[in-house]
Amino acid sequence: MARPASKYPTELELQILKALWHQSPLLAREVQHALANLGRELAKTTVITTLNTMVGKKYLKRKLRGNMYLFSPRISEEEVTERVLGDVLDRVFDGSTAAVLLKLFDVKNLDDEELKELRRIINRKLKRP
Amino acid sequence: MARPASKYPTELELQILKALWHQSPLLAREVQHALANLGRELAKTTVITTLNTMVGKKYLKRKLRGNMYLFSPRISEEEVTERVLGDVLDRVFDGSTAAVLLKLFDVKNLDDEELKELRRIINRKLKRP
DNA sequence: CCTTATCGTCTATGCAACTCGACGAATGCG
DNA sequence: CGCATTCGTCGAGTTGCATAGACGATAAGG
Repeated sequence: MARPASKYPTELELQILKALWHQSPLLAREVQHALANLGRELAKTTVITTLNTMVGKKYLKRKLRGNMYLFSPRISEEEVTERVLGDVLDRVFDGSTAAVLLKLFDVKNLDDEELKELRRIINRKLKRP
Repeated sequence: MARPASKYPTELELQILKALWHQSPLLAREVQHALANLGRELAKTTVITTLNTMVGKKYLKRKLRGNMYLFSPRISEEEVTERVLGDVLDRVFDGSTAAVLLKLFDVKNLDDEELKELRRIINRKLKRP
């Protein structure tokens, strides 16, 4: 009866994953610097602790090189975006893809090029079942 | 520094909001029953506690009727879905609406009706800027 | 009145996420 | 060799969310 663990990476974990998707493997110190570049200055222990919990969650793998670890992602960006989107779709929009799309159209202004591109995609989908 | 408060409703809060969007105002007990109907059986105190924290967060307002409270939403469904989607868009997709749209098409299979509806919307958008 | 059913407040537990400081091991430089 | 730097482990403190029990007030019915 407690707070359930989230099904996808938390905020900090996501930032770390992004750093590692961009380039890997990285040392803990390098991850720390990457986060600092995003404006998130954390103590080295904070970063290491988080990296280790992420290894436990199978988000990352680590390999010993000399006396330090190199970290690499174990899940792809596609996998994460899929999970997040799927979760929001189910939880917030009750599984209605159309509702999400409508909301996106509603909130975000797409330029004509993007709209036409989308129409092309739709037409292609409609042609082949 | 600890766990940051989430910018939008948590899971339980969202379920409560859905119940109240559907019908309001409701008594704590009625909210409890609505949750039970969704398969989430909670003690009465759990529901009341959550309702009160939600009042504190300005998600709800409550009004005394006799010796008990009636709860009503204070944010609309549109507001919440917008916030959630906006947050995911920024945090996970780095602000790219197109990326979200492509991912949706990629992952979810839309039926012809939905696709046609979307095409209609796109065409309407394209006509009047 | 006294009992029973309800309702809300207060308090507390458990765990996830976030954040470090202290410490010891290894490494490198003068 | 001795001292500073760097790395990882360990332990731990804080906050937020989920959950609920104990308890007091109050209304309802005999």
